[in-house]
Amino acid sequence: MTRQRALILELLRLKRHHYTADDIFTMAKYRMPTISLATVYNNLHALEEQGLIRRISGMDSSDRYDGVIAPHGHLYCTVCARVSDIDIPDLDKSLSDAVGADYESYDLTVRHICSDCRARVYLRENKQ
Amino acid sequence: MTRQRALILELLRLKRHHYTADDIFTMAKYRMPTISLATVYNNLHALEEQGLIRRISGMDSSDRYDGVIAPHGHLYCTVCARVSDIDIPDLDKSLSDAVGADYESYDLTVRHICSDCRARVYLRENKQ
DNA sequence: AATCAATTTAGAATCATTCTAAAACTCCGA
DNA sequence: TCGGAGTTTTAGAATGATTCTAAATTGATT
Repeated sequence: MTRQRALILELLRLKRHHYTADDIFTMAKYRMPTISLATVYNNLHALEEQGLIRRISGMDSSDRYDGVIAPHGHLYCTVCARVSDIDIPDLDKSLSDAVGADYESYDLTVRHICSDCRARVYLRENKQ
Repeated sequence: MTRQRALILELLRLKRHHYTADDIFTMAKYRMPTISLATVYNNLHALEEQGLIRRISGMDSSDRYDGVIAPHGHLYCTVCARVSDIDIPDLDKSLSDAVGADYESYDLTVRHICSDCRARVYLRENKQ
């Protein structure tokens, strides 16, 4: 495990955000100014391959990475683009029933408007 | 509704595959040789906006489009990249319970190896 | 210290998608 | 049928995320 790889893994585990490759590049540069973007991509792939992180895509143009590997879904706010985790009880069992127990993994993204943004929209609509 | 838009919608409804923009471009050219790729993208966006088709992403590098708009999940074979539909009974209810009834939509992709590919892998491994 | 493989790096290349601006359509009312 | 406003189409250029390349560096092993 190179210093670069360890740093990237640490960043993803430390804060439970859902960062893009570029976010990680920016953060990593503070601690290791010579790191390159290609290294970030290399290591994100390697860590994903090793099952230490998870890639999530389809929310907006860039993929995001998640340091939490236990199966769970994501809640995506279509206004502010924030991502949070959700757990759907028994989803694993429903999936096994539907497609067989030997599926590899699932990706679940639920789009919604988060409560902050909802409040903001409400205010804007009721402003005179 | 222009001829181009109608054709794209027809192609997506006719065959229940899950085509990329480029697949649709290729198919559309048979019936309308002057159609351009930008038109395909324009119309895919417009049709998605109108709720007539659904975009699915995160399986591989290109987005795919689905003419079936009723909520359902997708089963993605990580070997042959084929996509098929799956219905998870009561998923809508589970999601309402977990995140509130006013969520917009969900995206569910289950990765697995389809039975054809499984058979093929099995054969290869047991070939002498 | 010498070797070999793996990793890093900067920059170039790729590929899907979006943008641009001009030409071509559509549709509605006169 | 005609005019024209607004929309859509088109080809090609531009963008942006990601991947590739090839040389330099590092790390682990004799």
